[in-house]
Amino acid sequence: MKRERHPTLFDVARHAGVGTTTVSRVINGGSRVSPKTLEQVRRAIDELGFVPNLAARVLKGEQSKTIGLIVPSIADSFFASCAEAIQKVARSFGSLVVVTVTHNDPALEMENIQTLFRRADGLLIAPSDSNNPKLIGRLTRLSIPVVCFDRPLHDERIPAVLTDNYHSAKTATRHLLQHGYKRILCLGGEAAFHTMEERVRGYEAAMRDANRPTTIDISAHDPSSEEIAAMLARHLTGKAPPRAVFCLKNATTIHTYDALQRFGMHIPQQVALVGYDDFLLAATLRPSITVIQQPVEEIGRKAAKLLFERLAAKADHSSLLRAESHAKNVRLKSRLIVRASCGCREFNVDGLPVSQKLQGGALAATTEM
Amino acid sequence: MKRERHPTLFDVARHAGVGTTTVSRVINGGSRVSPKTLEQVRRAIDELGFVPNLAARVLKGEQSKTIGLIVPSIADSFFASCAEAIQKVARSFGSLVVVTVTHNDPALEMENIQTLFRRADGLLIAPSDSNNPKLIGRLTRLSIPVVCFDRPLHDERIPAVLTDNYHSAKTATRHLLQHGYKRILCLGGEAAFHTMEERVRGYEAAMRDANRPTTIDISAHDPSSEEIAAMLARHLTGKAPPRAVFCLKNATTIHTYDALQRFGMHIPQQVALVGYDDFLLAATLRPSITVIQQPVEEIGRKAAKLLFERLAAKADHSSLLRAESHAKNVRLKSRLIVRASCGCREFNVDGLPVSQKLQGGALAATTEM
DNA sequence: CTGTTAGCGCATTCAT
DNA sequence: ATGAATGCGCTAACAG
Repeated sequence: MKRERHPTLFDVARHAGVGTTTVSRVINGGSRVSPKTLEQVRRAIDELGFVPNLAARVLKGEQSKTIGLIVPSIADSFFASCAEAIQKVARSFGSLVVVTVTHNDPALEMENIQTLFRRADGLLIAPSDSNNPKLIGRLTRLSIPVVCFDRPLHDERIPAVLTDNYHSAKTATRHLLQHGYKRILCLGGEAAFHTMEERVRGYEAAMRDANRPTTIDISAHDPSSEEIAAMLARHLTGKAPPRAVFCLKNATTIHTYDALQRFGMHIPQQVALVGYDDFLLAATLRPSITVIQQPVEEIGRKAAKLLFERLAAKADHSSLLRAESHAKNVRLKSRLIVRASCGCREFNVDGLPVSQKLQGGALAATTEM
Repeated sequence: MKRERHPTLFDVARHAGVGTTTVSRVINGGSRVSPKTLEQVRRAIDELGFVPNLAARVLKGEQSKTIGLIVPSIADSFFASCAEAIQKVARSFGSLVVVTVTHNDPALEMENIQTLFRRADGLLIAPSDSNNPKLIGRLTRLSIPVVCFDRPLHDERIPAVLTDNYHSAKTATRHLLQHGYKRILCLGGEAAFHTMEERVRGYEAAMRDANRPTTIDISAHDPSSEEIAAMLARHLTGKAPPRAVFCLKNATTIHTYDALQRFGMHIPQQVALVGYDDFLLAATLRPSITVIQQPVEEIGRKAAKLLFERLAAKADHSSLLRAESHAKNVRLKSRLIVRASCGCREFNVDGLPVSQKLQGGALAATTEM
């Protein structure tokens, strides 16, 4: 941890016996430099272990080679996977990713934007509220490009990468209807999120098409395990108990599975279940859980690529205006992963039968320890 | 996306009718400035919406208010949770976190270090290889503080925040032994990682203490679901099949559960199971899975705090040397979460009975859809 | 092709 | 208590 002074452009120039401009040209591609001096300078750079000082570059108006990522949480597997994909794209463009967390708190979110917009070349954000005018105002007024993902911002100027929440929720619901279930409960939380609204709309549309009454139970916040259990208990003991449950998000699905199991209700014989968002053990649980699977990595990748596209367009002053008007949202397709909880017969992801006996020998003895 | 020029210190100075030095003093705490001018300058800052240019500050030798985080993967729930905790601490110190990913590839790791060491005030890293001399050399020669977490670096000069892998693996194994199981299989992957070595040592120690022979099956890489199934099948059909399995990591535990289920083996009646690392559905699976639970957030928090401590010490030139010698590793305690897969009776986390009947009404009819 | 020079925005002596 | 001047390392005019 010594206070070693890093070699500067000037040091390299002196060492190579040239001017600073030449060195600058070399580290920026080396065009308009004679092969001979190019070689000289390169050697000098190597020998001194010179690394350009980014702060000086940024001060000169260059890019910081950093993009900001603003998400509700990193610990959430969905956003973590997005982040990983984003990081990968950024790396391929020579950029770093700084991550900040909002917990869906608009104040924190605004603070993050404030911190980031002077330090990053662009922003990737999953906005807490698609309609918040303050947020929209701030984001549109930013001098760096912004791309939303997972959740849109209701403003023409800001592009977003989304999945087809409406259609896939409709597909999921229709699948349950095709099983013959008439009363299907739609369960979830965080009602205000755009994604949730869309999914509910999809559910409603499917039910309407089938002439079935809807039952929707969504709390404002993200319901805890206990809350889900209570909600379920209320519905199951009512006069028209649901024959199937469509869960609007990952955690809800898990809590529902958990509660039904505790209630001693058989899935899918007594209550069928379809969830939104795939999860690690969805195929391992018994019964395995049928879910809508979003292309998580693809969301992050697309969003990041879009951002770097706009960044390039910005550098290219001419195409800037064109990029501006291109603020179309990208919609990615989700898939229904049919497993057993919906009532389809049990099978593995690989198509193997569930009970796969050991070959070549008896099972381990259970009598002796 | 207009090319609006941000107001500078000079703009504020002119607007407030003072010199740049005064403004600088104000934004840096405002000491040695008369209350009157302080107020004036503050108003000018507000009116112009002045935000200090970080690049200029960094160029002046100030801190970049950024720390680098180098992890094998962000998508991994363990590191994601660490990252979240780290981010939180960093925020409390006014710093941002830039995240890079190594996939345990030493080359990528070195590249990340190279990119980060000029842009960050300090580094938090989960090193891919605790013994890699090249890595150690680079890291000790760095001019910024470095703190390892989850995995140590075998060098006195670099502190690490770790958990007690050895002891908790020993505890887990002993728990299985106390159930009376004699043949306990130790299953896992990524044998070269320090964490794995420690856990194996713990397993071995417990078995040795009990005078039981050890059976260890660990592949060099992270075994896939199929590989785990094959490994298990081999052992279960052997002449001395294991009565219990101790899984060295999260994914292995899940794959083992999955395979045993497919084999039609009852847990824990035929084969008991204890895993390392808790996971979201460990309590929800049937049987619920007994695991060693690491204090994930605490690891991240402690590591980040340690880093900022060293950062502060560095600023404080005097205490620098003292901090250097303090490079002691921090060891955090893990806990054995007893659930059902080990053979202890089934119960919930909250102590509720497993089968919790619905109150106030009959169960939903199953005859009618 | 190559070198000289002038800032980018800020913190910091050193005066006053 | 305050301000003028200097330089952090780099890029880009603008000469040669």
